[in-house]
Amino acid sequence: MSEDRLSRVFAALADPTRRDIVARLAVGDATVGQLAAPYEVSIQAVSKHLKVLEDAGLVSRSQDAQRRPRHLEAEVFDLMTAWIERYRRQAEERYRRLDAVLAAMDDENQTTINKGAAS
Amino acid sequence: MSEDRLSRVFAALADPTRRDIVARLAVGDATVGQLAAPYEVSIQAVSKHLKVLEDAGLVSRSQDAQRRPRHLEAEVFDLMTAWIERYRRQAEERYRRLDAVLAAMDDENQTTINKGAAS
DNA sequence: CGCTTATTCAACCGATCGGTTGATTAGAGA
DNA sequence: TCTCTAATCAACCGATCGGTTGAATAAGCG
Repeated sequence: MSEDRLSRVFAALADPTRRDIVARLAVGDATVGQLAAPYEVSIQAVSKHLKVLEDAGLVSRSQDAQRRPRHLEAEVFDLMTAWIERYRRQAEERYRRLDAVLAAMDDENQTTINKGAAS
Repeated sequence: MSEDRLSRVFAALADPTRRDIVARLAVGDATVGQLAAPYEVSIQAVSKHLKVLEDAGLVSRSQDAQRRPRHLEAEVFDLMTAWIERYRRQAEERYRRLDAVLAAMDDENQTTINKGAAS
């Protein structure tokens, strides 16, 4: 399924420079040169980072003469949020049930609680 | 800051096997052997995956004889969600403003719209 | 047309990644 | 104690990653 897509999105955001680029693109569209300016690395390196973000679907490019301004595709974030929320909720639900079970055991076996601690 | 932490979390979840492990741990705690069973890869490989998840703070381990059951630490998800939401909102807000500006220009320059297209 | 600007392509390099196999540690249990 | 089970450590391997430099492509400009 979109297993692969999700992997690319997470991998793309695993790099601090790329997260930084996303942050800057959230403010407004920008060209490769503009995006590269604040960094010490070469323009080619930034261009590569942008390719990774594009392959993940996080960024798109348009054309303006020889410039190719990049644009943040914010919808992809939903894919991540959906994945994260799913398992967070599941884990929280489990906690809730576990707490209930432990409370029930506690009610039932008040006197046997020290059994393990005695050794 | 927790730049580094965030990088590790995203990197950890960039691997489908590790996301799968997280999914299983959301259902309930499990030992390395139990987690490794459904996969074709060696136990050592799964052990390595778990180390990555632990280093990212997504998973913790306890002790039960020679077994070391793993537990999902769901709170770390909040770190990601916070990051994602921040830039999604920012991008969405920008859209809103851009739409407003375009609408205003549209009102103002109805007749000049074909200027660019004429050449 | 020839120059400059913006960007990408290509080859290379060291580091990290996901996997392997083999040896080791740690605890239970006969 | 000797043995079995659970898991980790260690060394290695090919692939990918983030970076470099150098050449190529593409579009505006004098």
